[in-house]
Amino acid sequence: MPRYNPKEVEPKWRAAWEQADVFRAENGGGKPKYYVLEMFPYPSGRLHVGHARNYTMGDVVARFKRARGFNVLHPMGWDAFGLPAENAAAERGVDPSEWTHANIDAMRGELKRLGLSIDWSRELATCDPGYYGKQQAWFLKLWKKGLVYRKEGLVNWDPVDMTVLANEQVIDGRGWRSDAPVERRKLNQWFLRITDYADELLDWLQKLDRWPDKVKLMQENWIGKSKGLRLDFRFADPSFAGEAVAGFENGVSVYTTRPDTLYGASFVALAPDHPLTEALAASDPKVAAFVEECRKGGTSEAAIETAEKLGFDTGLRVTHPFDPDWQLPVWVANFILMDYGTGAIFGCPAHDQRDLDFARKYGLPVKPVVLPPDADPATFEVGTEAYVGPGRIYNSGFLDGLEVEAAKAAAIGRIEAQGQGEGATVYRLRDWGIARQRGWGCPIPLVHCETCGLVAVPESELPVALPQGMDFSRPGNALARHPTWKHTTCPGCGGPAERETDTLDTFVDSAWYFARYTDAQAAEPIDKAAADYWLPVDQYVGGIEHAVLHLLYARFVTKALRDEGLVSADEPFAGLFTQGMVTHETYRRQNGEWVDPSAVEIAAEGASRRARLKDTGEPLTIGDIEKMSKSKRNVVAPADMADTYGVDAARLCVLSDSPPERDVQWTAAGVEGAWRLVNRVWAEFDDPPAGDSAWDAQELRRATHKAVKAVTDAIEGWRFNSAIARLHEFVRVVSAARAPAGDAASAEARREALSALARLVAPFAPHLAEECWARLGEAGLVAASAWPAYDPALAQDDERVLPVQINGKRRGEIRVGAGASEGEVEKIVLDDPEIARRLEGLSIRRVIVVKDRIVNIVAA
RNA sequence: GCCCCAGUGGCGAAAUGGUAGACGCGGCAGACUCAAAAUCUGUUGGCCGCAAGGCCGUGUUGGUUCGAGUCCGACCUGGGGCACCA
Repeated sequence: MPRYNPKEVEPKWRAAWEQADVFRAENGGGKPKYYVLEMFPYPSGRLHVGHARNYTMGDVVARFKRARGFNVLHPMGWDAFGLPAENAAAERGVDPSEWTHANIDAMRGELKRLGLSIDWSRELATCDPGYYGKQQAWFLKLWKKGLVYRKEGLVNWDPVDMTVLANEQVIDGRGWRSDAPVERRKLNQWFLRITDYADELLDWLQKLDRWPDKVKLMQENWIGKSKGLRLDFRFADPSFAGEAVAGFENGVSVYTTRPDTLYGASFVALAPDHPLTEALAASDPKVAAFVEECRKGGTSEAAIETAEKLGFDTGLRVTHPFDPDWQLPVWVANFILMDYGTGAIFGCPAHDQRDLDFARKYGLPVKPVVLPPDADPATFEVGTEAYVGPGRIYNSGFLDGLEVEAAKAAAIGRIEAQGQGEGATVYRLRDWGIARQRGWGCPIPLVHCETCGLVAVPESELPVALPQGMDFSRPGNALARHPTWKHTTCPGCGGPAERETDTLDTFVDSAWYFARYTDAQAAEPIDKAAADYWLPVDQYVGGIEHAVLHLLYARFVTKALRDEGLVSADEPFAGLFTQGMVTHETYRRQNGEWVDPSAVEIAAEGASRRARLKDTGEPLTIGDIEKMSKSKRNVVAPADMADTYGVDAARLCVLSDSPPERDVQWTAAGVEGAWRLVNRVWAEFDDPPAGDSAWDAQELRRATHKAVKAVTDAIEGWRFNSAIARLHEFVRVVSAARAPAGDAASAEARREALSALARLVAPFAPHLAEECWARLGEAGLVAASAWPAYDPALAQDDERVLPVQINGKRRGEIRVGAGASEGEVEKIVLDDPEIARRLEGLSIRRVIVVKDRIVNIVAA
């Protein structure tokens, strides 16, 4: 029997799919639609097994849904702007566009080789003017609506990539790509008003019932809604306020979530970059010097953790809102953030740890006003730990005796009645900084004119395309230093003007591509009818690392575009699956250079393992297990596996063993098992030698229907590892039922089994399935065939083996018909001689029968 | 510090509160082979026992239940998110 030969079989079927155009999705038709999408890749040039796993998962679903009668959209494209192209240009002098497109060609070839059921007619690349020009078009709509604005402010500056980063792109104080400590810089920066949508982004999370709770929770925390009180502390000396702090006639506005603790107030504190601080600093060099000192502190995690609380008493005094005779000092403090709340707080040291640290350092009063349950008001004191738990308010005038929540409401009510503030909602979410000082990105389609100011480029002149011949040999923005590109005329007055040279964050590119797929050639950015047909994406697949980046931005952009009438969908992704990462050990030479796993030889030495370079035997350091990345060189290519065992074995391998959501440490061990499965399946179709054992046609039919049910359920539940396990079991049953018994029933049962097997295998190993299908003599392609149905009656046994427990310990088993009633089962159990023997000397208290499951006898 | 999630054989892992370890990898034994590889068959949680069988066993510990890997409490370990957010 010749073995299955994937090298011949696989290309043949890929050609057949292409010729039949089976994966093209129509924008309409009678079938229900199903849009399945995996996060599009950055075209690095090489596919790694992480990609293969991700795209195979989506493909299993796409093929399954197609077989279940859905009109499936499963497109692919390229997240093609970004720094690696600039780096390649800097290092090798290549054009970033050419470099990117060469990578796209290489990766497209690798993806096609995986046998993915993709509608390639909708392919797009974000770096093509045909795509980013449409992006500029909708960007201008948002600009005109006021959702885009420009503001000078402190921004996150990545000194290595030499660009601004959004808050979401700063991880532990470091750039998400460069890993360099981020600096704070004051720059003119572009923002999208994502905060306008904070409430909707939060509220709709509850409706995303097919999203992982974890991702929803992360977004909820990121949005960080808090409810409290905004309140004005009036100046105790209005004349002082009048001269030095014009514009602060109402005093100092603070935000608090603990208005119940107002009677515990000890000071008011301003952020170092608060406007009032700046006004004071202008006339008082001591304030200016203090502000300068605060600036020096880094923003890195370590710097913040070790940072000491620093404060400066401005000499200003404010009056307590509930007691005109009570004055509080106004400090400037380094731990107050300008971009949260109002940039100013009132400090209640007894019930806030930071305020307590500050108060202890500067000798400010600490007055407890929340009495913990069971504490004695006469003796309760706050030492070095603030009390933040529940309790009853005391030392607090009209709030005395109230519980915390009631006191909050009462305090807010009083402040509102006094006209000194109001209940307020504050978000942690900040507006999205979208401009990058990079040449390889989507140009912002605005023009700076001396007379007209900022002017939008007319839609008829879009796309504002990148120029040829940018110089990437030096660091910085290659677009800005292009000799001619930025010089233009003002669309408003016709005078000389300069183009904006910042480009858009690549997360803008990826925030709407799923909508563009619905009609990738549309003249409008989004064809409304096509988008309304397909959106939302029914099943989105991608890494958890985008929980608050891409997934939040895409939700926001969808809502913003909806409000512009471009789409009707409220949310982009109805279902989300976050697949696990594929990780691998890292290896380093003595000189620190990373080494590719394919060049490494591992030897076990006792309990430990040792790595050497295959060629020279040079000992290597085994590093951490990390996500596959080019920089660490711990990348394994699926092509290596596919070369030896074929694509189908590779596909099975990446889905076997581990559940899809879990991270996996890569080992090639599983591929042998996958390869065996491929051959075992094939052996059943390729004129198998007759078996010699007798088998029962009805048993085979049962096994078939059980397998169909089990595989169907497993795919629907995203338990691909279990689905493959069921395939293993089913193949074994089929192979034990080979001998054609001669009777029609057996022949039919075997044929039914093989027909089901080919179709059950198809989502996982599509080439193999086609070959089997053809060998069965079926017309057409499995890829275009219906999913096998099962008969629920046949998918279960008509006889059950029930374990019998005595006092919870398994003591025997009985055979009963399926669905046997409690009474019947009880009788059979008690008549069983073995059970009776076990029960000798015991009296039966209770017999619990769980239908078709188990019997438990409670006896003593 | 706060908030999540996870701990099951040598390994990857299964298991609507109902026979723990399906399936795969690896190991062991056997078949085929001059031999090896590949393939196939059997076996494989631990302890006791010739066997029949028994006892123990899902991070630790307590609880709920006829019955707990699964539910609840506390703890330990690992992973992730947030973090001077008032």
